[in-house]
Amino acid sequence: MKQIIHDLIEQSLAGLQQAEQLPIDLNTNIQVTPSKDRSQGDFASNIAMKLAKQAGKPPRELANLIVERITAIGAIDKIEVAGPGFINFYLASDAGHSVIRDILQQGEAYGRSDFGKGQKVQVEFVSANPTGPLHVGHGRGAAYGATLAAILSYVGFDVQCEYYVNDAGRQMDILGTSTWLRYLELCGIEIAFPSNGYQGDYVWDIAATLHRQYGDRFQRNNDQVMRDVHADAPGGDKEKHIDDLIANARALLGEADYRIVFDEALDTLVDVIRKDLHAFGVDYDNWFSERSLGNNDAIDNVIQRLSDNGHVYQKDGALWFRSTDFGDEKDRVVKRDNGLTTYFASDIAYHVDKFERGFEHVINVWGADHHGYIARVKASLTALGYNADRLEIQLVQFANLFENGARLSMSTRSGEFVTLRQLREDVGQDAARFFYVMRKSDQHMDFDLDLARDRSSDNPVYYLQYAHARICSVKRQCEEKGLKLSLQDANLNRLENSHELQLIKQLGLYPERVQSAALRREPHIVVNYLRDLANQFHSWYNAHQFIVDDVELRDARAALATVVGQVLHNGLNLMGVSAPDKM
RNA sequence: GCGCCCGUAGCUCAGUUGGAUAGAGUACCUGGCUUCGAACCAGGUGGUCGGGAGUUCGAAUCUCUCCGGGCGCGCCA
Repeated sequence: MKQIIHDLIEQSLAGLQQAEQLPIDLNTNIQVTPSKDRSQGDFASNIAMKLAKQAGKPPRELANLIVERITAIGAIDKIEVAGPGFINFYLASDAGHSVIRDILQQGEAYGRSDFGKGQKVQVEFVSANPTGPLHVGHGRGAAYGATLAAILSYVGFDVQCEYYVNDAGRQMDILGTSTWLRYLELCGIEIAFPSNGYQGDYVWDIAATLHRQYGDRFQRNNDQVMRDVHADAPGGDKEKHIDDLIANARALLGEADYRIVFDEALDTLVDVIRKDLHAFGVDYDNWFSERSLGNNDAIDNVIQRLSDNGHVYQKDGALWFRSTDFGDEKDRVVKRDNGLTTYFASDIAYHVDKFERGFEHVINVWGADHHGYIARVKASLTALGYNADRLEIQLVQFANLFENGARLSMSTRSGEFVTLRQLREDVGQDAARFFYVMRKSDQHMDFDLDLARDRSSDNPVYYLQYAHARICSVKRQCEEKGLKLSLQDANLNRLENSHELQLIKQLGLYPERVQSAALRREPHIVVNYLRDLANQFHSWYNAHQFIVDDVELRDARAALATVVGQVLHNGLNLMGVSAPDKM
């Protein structure tokens, strides 16, 4: 409908330009928006005010000229010029009937489109270091990424979801060494656990598995482990302390055995994360290993390419990428003076790999604390001759957790955090998924755990699910009473009260809202839409009876209720939230 | 200090990319179940859109400036 009005205005403007010689730019974006208030029609356009200056006429006068040239069609009842120059369109009462029939016919497919034209898009999200189970801070990225991917896919993009597994680097060494130290404790070796080690209970579990499988094979004594190790904090340097422990672990175990311990920790945690996400309704098409980049020389290759193009230089024994040439605030090291490549170097190789895999567009969902990282990654891609606009970073703000009125820390290192699994078990899958995508992702979010646990029935998700369950209930009642509903050929002219007309209009907006959510990468647009829809349904439900003796009216209302339920179902499904028949 | 994000009702947040009288939820007050599910509905109280200046027919939205909060600024990942 919106598009039809848009086209009508376009034609009118073209006619005006020719007939009246008005100097108007026909490329001006013609906005048609649904009116908030019925007294302002169903749809409105501000085009006359936008073009008033160009046309050299007062907005209202121009609006009248535009209206005069709009060809009358049946779906539009009347057109008015109002306020400073708005053009308000009043739809005929049967204008929305086709929407109901469309939804009845298309069912789950209503709202889908080929807008994306099959363009290959990758969405990478969560990608938390596998150094512990996911905590509630990761949940937002998971829910956002999965919902965004679902929406993009829904509107016709060819979407791949990817998790980048940081299975190389110092954090993983700290985890591996933490595991080994716990293992030694299980062997009866008394060793002070490093303050900078991973202290969560899950490290014990992994150590126990190792001990079961390998017995005392990795056992070394305290003197060996602590040889030439800097003192720990307080008083010493906790970073040097742990680095020395890692070095000793490597030397004492040998590379092969060290790798066994390391991989046991890594594999276990990746598996834990994968299962946590799956249970959260989030599944990936690909798990990409950072280590694999090093194994097949991808990192050396990109450094070589940068070097060939003259974008690197030697300084203080390290190799630097001149990212300042491409808008970054300082140059970045790609190879350290000890000969090892940096995480950034891996990341360049990783992003090159993404592009080379044929994705026309790549979306990275990052925690907001990584924003300082964007410039250098884009700089590297530009330097290598890629169009960096193909890489899009969506930053997701942290969720602050509150419990007993106090803010909780989310430290994987200390082991003090609420896991995503616990949250799901506390508040339920639907409430958790919904809560995370309710708010705009670049907005800070306060998450009150007490509220979520004790009063989960207040979660707005139940408002939507309740509307769906009510609709199902009405249809069940009809069945039980032996009333046969005839939906397809219901006489929709019987839908004439204001609740019904408003609902029909709202239903017609769904495809456009989903598309808008996809384009703007804002899943919460769908949430808000569904809340409005549910609200309008509940109002209608309370104001009118559905199961009435008048068969024609009953069928018409049943048809409308059915399609409302269908759209609720379709929308909730995008967010990984169920649409229950009863609750 | 420099950079990015943010500031809207007591609280948690929307606001269709510059539109008409700034909206929901929650909290508080009033009313609605003998009738399709009250996890709901109808109504009410509640605002200097952080402050100020500017841009124009028109600003919560754009620009500048100040105030306040978050996050970055490593040869860590």
